[in-house]
Amino acid sequence: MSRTFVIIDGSSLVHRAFYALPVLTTTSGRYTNAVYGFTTMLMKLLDDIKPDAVAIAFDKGRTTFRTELYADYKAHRKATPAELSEQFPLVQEVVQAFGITVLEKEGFEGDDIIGTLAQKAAGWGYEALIVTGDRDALQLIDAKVKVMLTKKGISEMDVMDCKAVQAKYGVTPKQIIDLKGLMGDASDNIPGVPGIGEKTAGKLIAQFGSIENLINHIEQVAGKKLQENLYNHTELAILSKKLATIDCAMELDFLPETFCYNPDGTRLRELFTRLEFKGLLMRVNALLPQGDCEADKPGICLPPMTVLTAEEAVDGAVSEIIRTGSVELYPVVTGRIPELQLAGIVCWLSAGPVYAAANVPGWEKIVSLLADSATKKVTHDVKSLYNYGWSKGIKINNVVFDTMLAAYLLEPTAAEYQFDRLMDKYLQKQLTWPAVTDPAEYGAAAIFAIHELYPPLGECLSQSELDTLYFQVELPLAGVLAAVESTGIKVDAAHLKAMSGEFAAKIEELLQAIYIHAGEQFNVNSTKQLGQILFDKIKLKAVKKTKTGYSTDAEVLEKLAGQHPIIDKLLEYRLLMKLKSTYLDGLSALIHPVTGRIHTTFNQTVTATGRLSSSDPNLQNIPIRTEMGRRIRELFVPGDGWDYLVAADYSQIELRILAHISQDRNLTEAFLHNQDIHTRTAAEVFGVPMEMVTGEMRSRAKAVNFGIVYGISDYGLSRDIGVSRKEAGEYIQSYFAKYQGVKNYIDTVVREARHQGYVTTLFGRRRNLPDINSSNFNQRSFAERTAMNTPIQGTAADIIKKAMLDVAQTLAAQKLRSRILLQVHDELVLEVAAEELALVSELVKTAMEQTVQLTVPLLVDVKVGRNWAEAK
DNA sequence: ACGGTCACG
DNA sequence: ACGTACGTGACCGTC
Repeated sequence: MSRTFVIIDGSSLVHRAFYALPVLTTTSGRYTNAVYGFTTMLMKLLDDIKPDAVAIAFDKGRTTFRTELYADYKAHRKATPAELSEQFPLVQEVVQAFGITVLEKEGFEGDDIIGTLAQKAAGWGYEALIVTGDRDALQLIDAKVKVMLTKKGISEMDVMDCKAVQAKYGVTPKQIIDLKGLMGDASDNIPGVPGIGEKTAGKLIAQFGSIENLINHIEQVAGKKLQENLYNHTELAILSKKLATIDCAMELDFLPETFCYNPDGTRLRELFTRLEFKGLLMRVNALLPQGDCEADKPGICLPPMTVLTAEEAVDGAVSEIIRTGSVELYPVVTGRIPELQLAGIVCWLSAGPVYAAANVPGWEKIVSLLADSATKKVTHDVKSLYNYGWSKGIKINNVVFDTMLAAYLLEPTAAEYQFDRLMDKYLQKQLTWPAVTDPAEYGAAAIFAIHELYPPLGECLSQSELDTLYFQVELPLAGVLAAVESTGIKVDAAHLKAMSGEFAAKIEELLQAIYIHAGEQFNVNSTKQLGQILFDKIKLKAVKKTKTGYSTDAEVLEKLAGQHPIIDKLLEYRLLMKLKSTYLDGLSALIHPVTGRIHTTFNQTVTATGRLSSSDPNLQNIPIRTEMGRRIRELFVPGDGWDYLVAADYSQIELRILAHISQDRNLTEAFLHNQDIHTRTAAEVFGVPMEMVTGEMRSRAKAVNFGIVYGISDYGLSRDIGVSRKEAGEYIQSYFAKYQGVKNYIDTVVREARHQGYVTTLFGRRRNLPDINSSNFNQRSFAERTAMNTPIQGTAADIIKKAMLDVAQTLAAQKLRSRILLQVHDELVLEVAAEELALVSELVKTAMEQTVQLTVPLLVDVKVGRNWAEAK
């Protein structure tokens, strides 16, 4: 049995993979579809054929001997897209990891190397199998050489031999070049003879055998016109044939042994992990010779840790830190804001991790480094370090990197940013997590991870062009957020208690009424029991169902209103119950006994779009929309020594951002003239002058504007405003007719998302959209709406984050006592001293409006009150 | 732990 | 044909 020598046309297969596969990226946004497709093809090939020798050829250089013959050769080829060219180095890495020899030579195409090598392989006694997507290779076929062609996609291949070529093209493999000489090839820009296509060329070659023979017997060709064409273009035909002919006599000096291949399991695993080829990772072992299996790597053994116990030891550590000017550290923080403690600090020194438990002799020296401006600090979750600083009156200085924040910007949709996952993701190292009970042991693992993660995370940030956002916005913002959290907001506890009693009485009243209407007592808070009462007992008509039974939400109840007196009672009960349990009782539990203030946590690494979130308690969803709810805001008051709450909110920031990024003429004009945007939209959509817009029209236009920001669909809009889907569709159509810039933006952003696999905000914040090319309609549609919404919502988040920095910076620079208390997405709430009121109102407005220059102005409304409800 | 509901931008 | 508006967090009852 003869041995097989596989020769792969690398350039061809990589191109094929790139165009056949949907966009695929690593979570950090690196394109991998071509590498992935190429690698699967390669693995399948090695698996199916089990060749005895393998070589891969790549094209090299733009000019070849063919461009010297004919300057326009391949002239119409489009430039390789960047998304593809950036994958070639990765392909090289894959090939190297497989231990396969690469052949490329300046001035030659891969085809020439392949042809030459195929001849040599035949000479060495192999059966050569050329793998390519390029039909030109068919000319190389002979008794010892076959060609494997990609069919459609990347998974199917056809093996072609002499017979197959004859059957398909009606000529022998050698005659393929004659065929091409006559008919030309549009993709390579080979001219051929005008007026001759595939059919005629086939007939002529079948009849005359070769172009040369044909030229000698033009008079025998049937048809006057055809004869004339051939006669006038003999040189072109000969040139075209030359261009189409693969050079099989290149000088290639290689020994047959060169082409034995030898996969390196460790490198392949490392590479596939880095490229996030999870499926392929599992198949690596099957490729390897037996006995090279290390699949179950044990967790990393942490370096031995020095525990500092004496002042001298602390001095040694501190002096090393001072000498190097920087330290990676992890503070083991305990307690709750505003009273944080350290269990200890673990640092990474040249000797490895060292741990100092709180209050060891010399402890203050370590702590003093936190404030030292000359010492750079790297840590994980710097906000907690800043909060510790606030609780101890230490100003933390010169923090240069936070691995948690970095990981968030790289992957804002991750559920968590824990060391073990990050180590696995960025370094392919399995960190065995110690028991959290021992702060020293926990700290050792943490600091090891920080030390290891810092370089790759920094590199990934700059690769993804996230470094400016990171260093200019997120990292400094952590300091501002810690100040805001540590400051807290004062809540009037006595007033709260009174309100709670008042609400309790009303709830009790409503409850009794509900029981009477129902004819029995039941748990009104149980949707299950309530459903039975309403729909089984009272026999109201169920309008909506949930997975588990009847829906009883407000929308359903509104529809049933008027049909039974119980409904109104239920709606009011629900409202008051929500307000009391979540806002009155919920908040009350979180008022700090000493400060009398509520210290929420502003989460900086939670949302997919770049917004903050607030928890324990959530102060970003304090009621305002209902009169009853708004009363909750009366409870938020300035603390002792401050006099007013000032609320400054951006007016229509999302639509202004849309105007900026879409450059829509109508939308821009509306904001330049500071028109009421919903009225203007109504006028456009309904085709009436602005003075003629009714309340109903305006409210529908408002819903359309919301829809545009959310990623519009006729279904969603119809549901929201209660018109037919068809009518909603017509609104959208007429909106897009008037706002063509918006339409164009939406189309563009979705198209870009499909191609890139992610979307970005004005400041470069990124969100990957893995489902954007999904074959599942729901997943894909969701990703498309996300593609439309995220740049808008995310840019708004960028802007207010930067505004917060500017406001905080300005207040500090002017040594004002007034301070930021809350951020509610498009609003800042401040606590202001009476003597600073005018100045601060002006300063906050200016800072927020001027923090970024868009093509439309940003407008901020500033409101003042003795409590949050008054500041409206 | 999860689904339903509802509070906010 | 598919069947949702985007982004959050807290509380309640149920399992």
